[in-house]
Amino acid sequence: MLDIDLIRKDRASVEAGLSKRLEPSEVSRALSAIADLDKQRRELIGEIDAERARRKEEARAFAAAKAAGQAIEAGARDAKAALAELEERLAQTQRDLDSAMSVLPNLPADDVVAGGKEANQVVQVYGEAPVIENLRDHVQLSSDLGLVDYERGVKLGGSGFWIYTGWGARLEFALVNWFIDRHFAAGYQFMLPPHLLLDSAGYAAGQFPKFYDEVFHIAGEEGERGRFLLPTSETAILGAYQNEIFETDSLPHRVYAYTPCYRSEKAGSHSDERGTVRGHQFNKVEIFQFTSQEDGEKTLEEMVDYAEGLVRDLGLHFRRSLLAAGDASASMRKTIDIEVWMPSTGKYKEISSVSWAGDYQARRAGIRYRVPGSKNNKFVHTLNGSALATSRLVPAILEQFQQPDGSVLVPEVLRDKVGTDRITKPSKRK
RNA sequence: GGAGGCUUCGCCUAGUUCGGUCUAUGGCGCCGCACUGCUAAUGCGGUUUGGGUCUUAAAGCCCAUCCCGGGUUCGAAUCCCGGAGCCUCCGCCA
Repeated sequence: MLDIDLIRKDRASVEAGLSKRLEPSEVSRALSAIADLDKQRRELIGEIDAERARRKEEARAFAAAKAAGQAIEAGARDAKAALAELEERLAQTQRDLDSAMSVLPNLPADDVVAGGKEANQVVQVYGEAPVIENLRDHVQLSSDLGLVDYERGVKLGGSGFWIYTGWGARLEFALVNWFIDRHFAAGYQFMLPPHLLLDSAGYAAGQFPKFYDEVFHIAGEEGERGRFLLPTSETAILGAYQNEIFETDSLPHRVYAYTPCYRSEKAGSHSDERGTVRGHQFNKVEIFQFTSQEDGEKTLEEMVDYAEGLVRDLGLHFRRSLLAAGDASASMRKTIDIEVWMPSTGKYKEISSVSWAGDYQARRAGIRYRVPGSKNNKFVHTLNGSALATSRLVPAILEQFQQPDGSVLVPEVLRDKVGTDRITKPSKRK
């Protein structure tokens, strides 16, 4: 949610910013509709407040008269109906304003350019693409080495599900646990939230109504509140703090969470997204920060550097991209992707997306902080980043570290946790 | 699943019987000031949150806010209905 005050005071800059993401004519139309609704809303509030003040005064006079032992006529009933009518109009105006505001995306940061995927900029490339003999892709490697059982996964969950098996399961969880250790050491607070969230948390986090159809909903019993399976733990972290006020000295507040992510992914699959690259359930460790307004943007750099440190310590070749306005998610001011090299496709694939939302998410979720010396609490800035999505990291590790003999070297930092230095073909055994 | 108790300003708490200057008592914490050589102690004052209005800004003023949503009433923390959460007891259970 954007700041309505900014639209009032500096509509031109809002219009310019939003035009990086939307049709300029559409932006201008939406903003004038909002300006009208906002004006209407404030007029109604003025009228309602005045009427309430009048009635309060009347009730006081009544009480005073009664105390003095005088009888007094009861107030007019039609005044009450008139107030109710004004209140109904305000409620409607407020709903219209909210829905008009909630479809507006965030203002892209100054250095974020207009355009879609094609306008993304590669900022930096790290390491060299390894030269690989006997190149196999990750789907073949994981079948050969018995790391992922796609067929049995489909038997259990249907298309889009898989089972990690053997060394594959070890590798997957070694990664998750290694991240958990690293984030803890880096001062993030560990959170294991519920996977099933109330719809209200989805709205608070700003992911509904937009992504309502892209998550799995749980049909409850009659009269029960709706729930859904979380599509990312970002939803849970943000929702957990809705309507809270941070004390000044508790910022920045760093949190991380591990959960599987459940997504309906109704769109068709891509040829370069085979195997575990895109599915209905994948593991991700998410890092998140709540900061003051001053610290927001620089914290983005800090988090990207931090996430990259993880990929570098794994020994992978990757690059950093600054996303164009149209390719970043709508609630973000700026998003930086870390993309890992996939030898089989010759492309880089996103394994982490680190974003700075400014106060856009906080405004929706009602998350503020106290400002010393001021009575006005401000909205925090929120930042989130995957650190990292393991279902894409495992394929990258398999492909980049495969050996000519078909085995895969385990990244050094994971060897203790996986329990081997090298993953080889399992001996025949059912 | 059944029965009962409870939810008030950061925390604890008074107020709910019998509706009326109740945003609401007192304590703790916190902030400011005074006093003291420093600390401590003491005294005085301030301290829910959101919206509107006004202002360069601050202050002020107005409205809402006693778990949430409705209702009754001139008037609701207080009465009625619905919901959520917490606690206790009973039952059931991978």
